[in-house]
Amino acid sequence: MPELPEVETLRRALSATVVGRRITAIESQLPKLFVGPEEPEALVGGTVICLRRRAKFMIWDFSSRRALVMHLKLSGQLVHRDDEGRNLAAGGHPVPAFDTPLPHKATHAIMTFDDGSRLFVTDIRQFARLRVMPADEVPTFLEPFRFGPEPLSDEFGVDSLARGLQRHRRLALKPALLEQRTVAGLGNIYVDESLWRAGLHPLRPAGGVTEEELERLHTAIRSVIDRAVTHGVAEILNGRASPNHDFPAVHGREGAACPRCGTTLEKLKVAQRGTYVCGTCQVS
DNA sequence: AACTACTCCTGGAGGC
DNA sequence: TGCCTCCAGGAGTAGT
Repeated sequence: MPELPEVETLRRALSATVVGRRITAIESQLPKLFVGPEEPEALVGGTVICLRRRAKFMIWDFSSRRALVMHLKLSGQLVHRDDEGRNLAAGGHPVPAFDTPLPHKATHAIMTFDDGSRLFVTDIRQFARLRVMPADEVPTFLEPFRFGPEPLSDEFGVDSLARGLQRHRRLALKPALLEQRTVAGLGNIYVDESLWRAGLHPLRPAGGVTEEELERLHTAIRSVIDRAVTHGVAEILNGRASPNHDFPAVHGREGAACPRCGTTLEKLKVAQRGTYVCGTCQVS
């Protein structure tokens, strides 16, 4: 579930608590979590210089000229706790709850810092992957993904979105937007929200949107991501949005009323993904 | 090259 | 209560 806004929010929170800290120990009980090329122990003794993000990857830069490249995939979670067990920063998948006693049975790695604080890497589905590599190899690692522009950057314009969709013009809009080469960092939740906001049906062919619809979609993606990053990420638990929040507007709300027109929201399966639409607002 | 379906995993929900 | 099936979903990969 962690998409761009979740990873970005987590990056910002952790930046305030781990930058300047030196790693004194690292342990992992799940061998497949760290996929190389270097061993996790290579990080010990290094001080965190900064945390970066590209698409859904979080990248830690160390004074030792090494980098830790993380992908939380569906259910990865990071919790940073001080030496008395209080949360300093937490984010990613909300299960288990961020105040759960740690380590949890799904905690697969623990990083200890020079102030006694610890970072717990927890992932109930074991899909997350961590890579330790020389810092100068990070660009080479990222290059083959050919990520599209970051949605909040100046590089993300109507023209770049048009090119991205044109590349997948025979595909439906939803899978075309999930494709990280089109726009970096969108996932299932924020694609649903963006399409609803733009009034576009997820099954529309990506190559069939008009200039005006393209503008709407561009604006919608921008505002949905910006809102999530600045005002709080989507809270989806067990595939359902909380009735107490107005965001996300449609994702996880099958059977609820469309906030715009009142039509009952439907759930579809598009490209193997649970997809929420308003049959009135989102024109096929 | 473009696209689809399956795979990796576990826990929670719902049916009976 | 308990067993079973389904579902959640990012992205890599095998197959068409």
